[in-house]
Amino acid sequence: MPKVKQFNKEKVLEAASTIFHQKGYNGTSIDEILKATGLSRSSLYDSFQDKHNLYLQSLEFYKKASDDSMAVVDQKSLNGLEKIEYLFKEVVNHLVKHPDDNGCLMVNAAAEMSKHCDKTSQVICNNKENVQELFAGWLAEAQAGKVLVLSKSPKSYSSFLFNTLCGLKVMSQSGAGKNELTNVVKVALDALN
Amino acid sequence: MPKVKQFNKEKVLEAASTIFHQKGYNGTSIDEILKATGLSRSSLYDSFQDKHNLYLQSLEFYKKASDDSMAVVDQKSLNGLEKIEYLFKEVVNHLVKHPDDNGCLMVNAAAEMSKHCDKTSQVICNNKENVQELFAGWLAEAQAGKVLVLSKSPKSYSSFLFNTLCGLKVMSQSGAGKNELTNVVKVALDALN
DNA sequence: CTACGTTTGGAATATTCGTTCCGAATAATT
DNA sequence: AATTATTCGGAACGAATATTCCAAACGTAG
Repeated sequence: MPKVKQFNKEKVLEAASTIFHQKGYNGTSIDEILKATGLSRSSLYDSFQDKHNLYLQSLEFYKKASDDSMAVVDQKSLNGLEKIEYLFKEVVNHLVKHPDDNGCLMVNAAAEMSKHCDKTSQVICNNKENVQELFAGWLAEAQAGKVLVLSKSPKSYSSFLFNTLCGLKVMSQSGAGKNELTNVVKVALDALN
Repeated sequence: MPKVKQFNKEKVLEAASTIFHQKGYNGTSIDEILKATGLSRSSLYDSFQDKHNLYLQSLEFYKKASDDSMAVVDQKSLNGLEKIEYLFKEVVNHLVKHPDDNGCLMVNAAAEMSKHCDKTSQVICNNKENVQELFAGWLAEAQAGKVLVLSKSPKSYSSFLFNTLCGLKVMSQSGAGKNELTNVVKVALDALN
């Protein structure tokens, strides 16, 4: 039967999410996408419908990759508090190590698109809920293991931790260096008591 | 002598910063700017050079307005901690009351432009430093007045507070409602002890 | 009231944008 | 090898983009 596709959808979405990450939705042209992905114009429209749809799929790819890397942390043999510490350390390291990466695609999408595209805001919303649930689980685990005594509900703290995470991603775009980000994490995690 | 300008530069910058705030730099066309500001095409290029320059001036206008509103808080007869509480309450109220405002222009600019425009990142950086200094002052004031006993330096906490502030502005774009934002503020301010 | 210098509206430009389209290339099945 | 369904390269399209330009409108100063 037919000729088989000559590109790998995952690779394409990875490249697309990278360039959307760097330049935003409105800042990225189709030509740049073609160059970054190696796709031909027709293949892009055949397989991804249009730019907007590709953006959505790139966002979901990015979210999945982020979910996966959090799951790796989740499966480490650490207690809940250590998992939180580990994750934040990892985020800070990534932010300072990849300065050209332009922060976080999810945060950038929230800033650029959430008020103009329901589907985008849905992905962003989902991501927020997922991360917060993970945090809440880790907090409950830490509390159950007596490594942490919380004076408020895990849900309160998981909102707070997610807020801290979002803040870090903005601050890394605002001139904050590793020392300052590390310091913010320290103060924030000290609040868990 | 010559015909006098028929527009008010401040009003123009306010309108421009509003539309850049709503749609971003790349998402806003010249035609939309003309409609929003009431300017004619030639007046825009005569008085503001080009779109990019207008964006920069709009950013600075926005920063100045933000500075002014923080100065108002600063001049209230409140102690340092109360000023912090007041400001955060005000920010949360504004975010939930103006959902179409698209969060915060400074945060959105950081996400969209900081890696692509040195002048933009300079404004963002300045803003960060100014706000943190204000926070540090309030914290010192609170500490001097014995309303607060800090276990770390005011500078540490001012970074943390600024991080919390940035986080709020992203979370309000990610589906968080007033309850959740208020809760985040509560947890964050409880960390000052 | 005239004359000058500036502002201003809108036509014009060249470029870039996202998208469509079609014929040639392709590879799995018959 | 012939058939077939699909991919793919690139030309082509119209709409939208940022910017330039000029003649007309205009207010101020003499």
